[in-house]
Amino acid sequence: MQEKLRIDVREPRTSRGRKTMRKLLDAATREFGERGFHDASVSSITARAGVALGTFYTYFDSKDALFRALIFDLSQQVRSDASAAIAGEDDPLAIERRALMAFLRFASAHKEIYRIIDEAEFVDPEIYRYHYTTVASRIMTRLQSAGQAGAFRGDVGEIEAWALMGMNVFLGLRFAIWQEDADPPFQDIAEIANRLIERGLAAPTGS
Amino acid sequence: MQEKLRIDVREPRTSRGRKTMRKLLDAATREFGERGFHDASVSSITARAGVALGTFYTYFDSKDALFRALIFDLSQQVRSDASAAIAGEDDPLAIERRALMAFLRFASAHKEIYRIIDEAEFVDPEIYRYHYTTVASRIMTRLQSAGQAGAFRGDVGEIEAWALMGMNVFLGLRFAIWQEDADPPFQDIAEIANRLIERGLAAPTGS
Amino acid sequence: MQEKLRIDVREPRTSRGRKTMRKLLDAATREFGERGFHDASVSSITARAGVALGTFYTYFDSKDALFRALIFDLSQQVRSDASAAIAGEDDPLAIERRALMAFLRFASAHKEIYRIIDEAEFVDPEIYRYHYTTVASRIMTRLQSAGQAGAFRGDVGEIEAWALMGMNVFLGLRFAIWQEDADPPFQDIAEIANRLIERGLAAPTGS
Amino acid sequence: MQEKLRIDVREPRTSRGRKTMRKLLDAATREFGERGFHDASVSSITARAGVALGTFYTYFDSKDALFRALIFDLSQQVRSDASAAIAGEDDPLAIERRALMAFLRFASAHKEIYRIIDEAEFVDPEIYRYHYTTVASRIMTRLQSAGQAGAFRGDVGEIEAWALMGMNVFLGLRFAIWQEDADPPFQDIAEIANRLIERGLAAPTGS
DNA sequence: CATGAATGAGAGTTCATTCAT
DNA sequence: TATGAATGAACTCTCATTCAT
Repeated sequence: MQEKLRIDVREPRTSRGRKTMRKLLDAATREFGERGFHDASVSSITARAGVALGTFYTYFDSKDALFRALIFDLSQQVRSDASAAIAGEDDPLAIERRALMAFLRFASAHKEIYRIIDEAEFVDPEIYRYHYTTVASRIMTRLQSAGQAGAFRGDVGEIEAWALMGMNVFLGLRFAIWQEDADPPFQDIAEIANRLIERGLAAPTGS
Repeated sequence: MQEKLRIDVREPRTSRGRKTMRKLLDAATREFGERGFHDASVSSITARAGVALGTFYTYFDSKDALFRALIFDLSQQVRSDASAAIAGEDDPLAIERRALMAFLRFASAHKEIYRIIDEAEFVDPEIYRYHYTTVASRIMTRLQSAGQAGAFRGDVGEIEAWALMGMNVFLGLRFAIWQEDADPPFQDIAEIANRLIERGLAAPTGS
Repeated sequence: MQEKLRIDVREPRTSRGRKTMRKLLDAATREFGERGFHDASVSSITARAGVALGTFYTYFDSKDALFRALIFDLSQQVRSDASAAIAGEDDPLAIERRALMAFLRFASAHKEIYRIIDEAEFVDPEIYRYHYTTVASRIMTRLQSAGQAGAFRGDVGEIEAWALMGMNVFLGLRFAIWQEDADPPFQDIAEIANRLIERGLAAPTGS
Repeated sequence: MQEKLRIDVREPRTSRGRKTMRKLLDAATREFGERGFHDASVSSITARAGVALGTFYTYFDSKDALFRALIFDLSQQVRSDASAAIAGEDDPLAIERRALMAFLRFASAHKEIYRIIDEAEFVDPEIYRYHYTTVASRIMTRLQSAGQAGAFRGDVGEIEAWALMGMNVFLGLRFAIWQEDADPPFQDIAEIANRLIERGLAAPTGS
C-alpha cells in the first residue's frame, strides 16, 4: 500500500551520536508542538537540544526531513499506545471502547503530538496519509475479525473503518484537545460512542 | 457560543473597490489552495488578482487578516451548500445521507476549499473552531429534532454530533479529496454511513 | 551562434528604479573586482550601493544573475572601447596595433574588469564563452576584410582570430595586469606583436 | 624569478601514508575538475578518496594548501608532457608545432587539469603566475636558441614568448576544451599556427 | 595514522509591510 | 484608490576546521 515511504536520516555510527539524535528529536517534538512547523526554527531546536546549530545537519538533511522522521516516530508511538490499550481484550465492542478511551487520554496528555501529526497534512502530505492509512487499516482488521466471529456484521470494510476513525479523531479534537478539563469524562464519551457503534441512532423499535 | 469572532476588513466604498476586493479574495482562494498559507505570498496573490502589491493593504490589514476573512467566507459557502442539499427533506436518515453526499461532492469539486479550511487549524485556530463548532451545532440541532420526533433516540447530543461530523469529514478526506475518481461511488459511501448511523455495527439479533 | 543567451533582470519601471539598479551594478563591479565572485557578498554590494539588502532582489534573482548581467555589461564596454580605438583607421596592421594598445591601456586602467570577465570562466561559463566568441568573431571579420583587400593573406579564418586574441590577452595579463608600471611601454609591446603578425618569427631570407 | 614559492605538505613517513596522500590528490583532481574550487568540498574529496574526513588534515593544512600542492603537481605534469613531445626534434618550427599539438591533445584528454590550473588565477594567484611564468620562460629559451642558430630572428624575447603562449592557450581553450570532437583536426590547427609563427599574416610580396 | 561527531561563523534569499508618488 | 520601490529582520543551510577517541 504505502511501501515506498522514505525516511532520510543519517544513522549515527556511535552511541554518542545516537544520544544526540534522540535529543534533537525530543527537542523537535517540543518546538513543533509549541510553535507549529513554520514558526519553529532549526536554531531553536538545537538550542533546546543543547547542541550547536550545525550539529542538526549531521543528522537531518533539512527541517522537512526532520519533520518527516518525527512523524514516523510519533505515528509509531500512537499506534503502540493503542495496541497496548486493547491488548488482552476479546470483546469487539470493548476493544473499540478501550481504543477510544486510550486515544482520548493520549491526545489529552500529548496535545502537541496530536497537533504535530495533523499539521503534517500541510507540511508532508505523504507521511500524513501514511499515518492515517495505517491506522485505518488496523481498525478495519479489527472490525473484520469481529465480523467473522459473528459479533459485528460481516460486511464491514474500509468505509466503516474510516468512519470510526473520523469519529474518534473529532471526539479527541473536541473533548481532549480543546477542552482543558475532562468534562464530560472520557468514560462517558467512550460509552456514547460505543452505543453509536453498536446500535446506531435509530430509536429502539417497540416490544 | 462563538460570538466574539472579529473579522477585520475594510469594506470598500465604491463599486470599483468592491470588484478589486472580490478579485483579491478569489485570487487568495487559488493561491492558498495551491500553495498553502505559508508558501502563499501576498505578492503572488496580487499578481493573480492583477493589481499592484500595495493595493492589497487598502483592503486587508495583513496576510492573516485576509486568511481569516477568507475562511469566514468559505465557511458560509460550505454551510449554504449543505443547507441547500437537505432543504425540503423530512426524513432524518435521508437528511444525513443527503448531507454527506453533498459534502462529498462539494469536497471533490472544491478540494482547495477543504484544504484551506483545514489549514486554519494551524494558522488561525479561533476561526477553525468557529467553523467546526458551527457545523456541529447544526448537526446536533438536526439530531435532536429527529429525537423529539421519535425517529432517533431521544438522548442524543453534542457527542453524537461531533462523532457524525468526524465520520463525514474523514470519509470526505479519504474518498473525495485523496481519490481522483469517485470509486466507490459517493452514493454507496453515503449508504454505508447511513446504515451505520441507523443500526450501528452489531450483527442483527436472531428471530 | 550564441543566440539563446538569457540575461534575467527585472527592468525598473521608474527612473528612481533605474538609478538604483545602476548603483548596484557599479557597486558590484567594485566588489567583484576587489574580492572575486566567491568572496564578494550581496550584503557588501548593497552596502556599497547604499541601499538595503532586500533591494538587491528587486532587481536581480540571485548573486549569479547579477554576475551574468554584469559580464554582459562589461563585455559591451570592452568592445566599445576597442571599436572606438580603431575607428577611422584603414590599414589592417595599424588596426591590430591600435586594438592591442587600446586593450593594454584598458586592462591596465580597469584591472578589475579584466579580472571579473575572466572569472566568469568558473562562475558562468556560458557568458564567458559568449564574450570571447564575440570578440574572436570581430577579429576574424577584420582579418578577412584585410584578406579581401589584399593586405593579408586571403585564407585566414577562425583559427588565426583565436590565435591573435590569445596573444593579446596574454600580453595584457603579463604586461598590463601583473605589471604596475608600463615597462616595456605598451607602444613597444604593440610594435613587437605587430611585427609578429606581419612577418612571423622566421629570420629574413637573404638578399 | 619565482623562487620563494612554498608548498606546505606533510610528507608521509610510511608507505601506507604515501598511498593515502596519493588517493587524496587524485580525488582532489576529480573533485576540483568537476565542481571547481569553491563548490568542491573537503568532505567530498575524502569521500571520493575513501578515507575519513579528519584524515585530510593529517596531510594538508587546509583546502587551499591542497589546491596549491595540486597545481604544483599538475604544472609539472603539463611541462613533462610538453618536454617529452618535443624531445629529439631540432627544427625550431617543428618544435613549436609539436608543442602545440601536444598541448591540444593533453588539454583534450585532461580538460579537468586545464580547468584547475586556470582557476588558480582566482584561488592562488601566486601559483598561477608561477605556472605560466615557468612555461613562458621555457618558450623564450627555445625561441632564443633558434635565434642564435639563425632559424628565427635574433631579437625575440619575453614578449614573443608570451604572445606564443597566449596563442596556444586560446587555441586549446577553443578547439580542445570547448570542442568535443577534434574538428578541425589538431594537426590542421597546429599547421596554421605554425604558418603564422613562420611568416605572419602579410600577403606574400610578389615575385 | 585514522575516525567521524561537533562546531559556529557566515552566506544567500524571502517576503510582509511601509510609504512617497 | 492605486502603484511599485524600498526595507530589514529572520530564516535555512553549508562547510572548513577541530578534537576526543
